[in-house]
Amino acid sequence: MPTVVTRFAPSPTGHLHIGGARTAIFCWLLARHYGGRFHLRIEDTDLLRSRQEYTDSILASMRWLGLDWDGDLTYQTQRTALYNQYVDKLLAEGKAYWCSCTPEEVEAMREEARAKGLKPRYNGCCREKGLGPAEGRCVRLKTPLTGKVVFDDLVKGTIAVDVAELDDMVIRRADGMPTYNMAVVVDDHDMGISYVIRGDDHVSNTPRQIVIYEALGLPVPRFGHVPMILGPDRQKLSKRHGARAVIEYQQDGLLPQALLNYLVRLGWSHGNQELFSLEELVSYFDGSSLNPAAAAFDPAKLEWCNAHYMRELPLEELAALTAPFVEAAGLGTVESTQLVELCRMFRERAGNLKALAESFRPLLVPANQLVHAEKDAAKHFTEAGKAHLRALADIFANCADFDAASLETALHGYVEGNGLKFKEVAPPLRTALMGYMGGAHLPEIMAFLGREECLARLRRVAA
RNA sequence: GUCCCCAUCGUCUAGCUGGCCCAGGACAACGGCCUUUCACGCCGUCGACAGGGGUUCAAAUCCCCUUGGGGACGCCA
Repeated sequence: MPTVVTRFAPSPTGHLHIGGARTAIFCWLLARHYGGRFHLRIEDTDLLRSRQEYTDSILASMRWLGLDWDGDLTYQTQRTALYNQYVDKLLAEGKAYWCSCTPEEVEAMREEARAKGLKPRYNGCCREKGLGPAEGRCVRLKTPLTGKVVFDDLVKGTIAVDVAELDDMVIRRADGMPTYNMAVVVDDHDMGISYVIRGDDHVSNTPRQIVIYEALGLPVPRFGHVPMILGPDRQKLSKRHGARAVIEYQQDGLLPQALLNYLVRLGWSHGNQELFSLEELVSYFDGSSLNPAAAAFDPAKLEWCNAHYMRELPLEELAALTAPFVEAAGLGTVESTQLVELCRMFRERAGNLKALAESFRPLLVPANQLVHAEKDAAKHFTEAGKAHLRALADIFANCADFDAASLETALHGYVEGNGLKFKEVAPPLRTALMGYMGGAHLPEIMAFLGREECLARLRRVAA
């Protein structure tokens, strides 16, 4: 079997979005599964919109996701000479021709076709004129007049298009730059790409590219078009759906393995399995089982997936990852053993690192800055509740040891010694300590706060 | 408008060559258990083969039509 070579070819006109990320993941997995190569090519021929900062951002997101590429980066803008060799070859062989029509004239042709209810296209008026570089502006391909282009798509199966649907496309612009379809064909061939996996929106480009491959006499690679990702409302993903770029999820405190796992499952499956290690993905992903239908993005499931990975992570690692978010939340720098302890207490209660860091807040601000949730305070800071807090404050003040186990014993001693139910005491205590009816195990919270801070919180409410 | 693609629970999906599916799993929702709240975990409930025709002894699975979605029709990528 020949080596499997895939590529991801983003345009540096924006950050890496989840749709592109998923395509990149598929390409990467396919190459890794077969022990082949995965290349990265920057399609920056759109000089107006391409920006170096976006290339940097895309690369950063790729690295964050753990998608390493083989060989050097390829920039299309550095390969103009190569593309022109191929264009010249087509010209020399009479498979392409110079066209003198202006963009305005071509637009008029399209308008005319549209008015007749036909497909808007170039009418081929320069095809047989035999113009030379002096008279011509751009170069067009002589698309065959009859026949069908048929290819077996990796995800959609057989796709057939009549060449009559294609017009004579421009392969070299008036400014000398190759057009997208031309550059892609030359690059994919030159880089030895065997599998072209890309977004659904390219299916209609594929017959055009195949026509170029054939004019050039080059072998046609295998194509696979993965459907786009829709928003939760099944509409095209857009700004109002919230985060769309990988970098935004990173900033929200998602774990790369969670985003990767979630994205892979969107449009690909391996039986009923939901969670995969990277090793499993590499061994299972062989390019089959790809869903031809578009999938809607579900933030809730992503969060579930992330929560799972947060629970699996070694605590020290989780703490290290959470630290920047703690700082960003304005909670300062927390000493590492403390941070580990906080993560241990709270990690099952947060769906992402940002939320996890935020959940530490009640324990990291001084007693007098703790905000009590109005609803919980009104409900639990009753006269009886305050009486319990006063009594508990006295008990805790005299506790020999202030560790979780001793505090638990002391707390239960108070409850049982007075013939109370735990449910009468816990809510006011919890609200006094945390500010709301949530958080971790009560004795652990108190042990973390320490005697002084703990008493301050109880007395502040009791007073 | 023309061409191409798609169609199983609210969402992601299993279902590959038709019978084991009056359709399974996961997320969400809801209920319960556990419990010192919240959460985790566990158990359960709700919930889908878009519609219509065929083919067949038998169709979610094959074919056709309809409907509904999406994409593409650039000297953008």
